[in-house]
Amino acid sequence: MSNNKLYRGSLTTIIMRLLEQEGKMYGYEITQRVKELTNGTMDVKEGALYPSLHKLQSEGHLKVEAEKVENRIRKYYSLTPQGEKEVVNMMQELKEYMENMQAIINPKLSF
Amino acid sequence: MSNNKLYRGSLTTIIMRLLEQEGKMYGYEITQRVKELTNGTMDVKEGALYPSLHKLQSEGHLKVEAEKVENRIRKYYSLTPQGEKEVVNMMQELKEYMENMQAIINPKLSF
DNA sequence: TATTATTACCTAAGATTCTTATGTATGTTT
DNA sequence: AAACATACATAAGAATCTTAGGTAATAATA
Repeated sequence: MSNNKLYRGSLTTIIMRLLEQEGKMYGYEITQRVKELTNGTMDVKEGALYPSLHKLQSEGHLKVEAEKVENRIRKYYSLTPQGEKEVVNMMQELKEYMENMQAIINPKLSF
Repeated sequence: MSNNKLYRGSLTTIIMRLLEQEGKMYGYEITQRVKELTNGTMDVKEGALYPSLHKLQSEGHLKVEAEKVENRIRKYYSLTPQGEKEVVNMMQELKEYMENMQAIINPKLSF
């Protein structure tokens, strides 16, 4: 993902949010989109991505449709109704995380 | 830390930043300060904290002084000169992480 | 035309960071 | 007397990642 430890734990949030925005995406496309959106600073490793996609699917958050494009298989993932609810939670948790980190890193002086 | 996966990876950043601000702190004090600053939403587990402190120390980022207060031992941690440099990096990495997550979660429309 | 790069999927071993559970010991409150 | 708070610690297992491989098709390049 990056040599930066902070990214640990945020991959599922990223996947879910991108799928919420795009409707459907395939794995390789996700890696490229993340690279684009972060000007090359972030690199989703395939060894992390595919197991994550499979887990999200097995949990009922994602569904898959395989499609053959130019003789190559693409597996398009999209949110299930359950996934639509979950991504709302995830966005709330990200917001809370960001606020808490800000509060610790940059505490309001109390006086 | 929380039932929220996103916190994974951010404990060392939190410890280093608190020590930068406070000068010196002991382990238990860190758990209480984090709870305070986040209105109880964040809970640094001792099973994560103490090994982290020991690792940061073994890496040369922290130094320790034991002190006996009311017949109980406190181990006060503080940044080494190396740690002072490292915490600057960590703050930069947190900033980059936040910006990247924002870029993914809330992309600027390009048109 | 042979090689490399890109696209597209996958898994397994090991590293890292956490949670859960447990332990020790003192002081304070109920 | 029991429970809670303070203060340290470790060990087993879970979760998430990196690294390192593998397959296979198409495109670009030497």
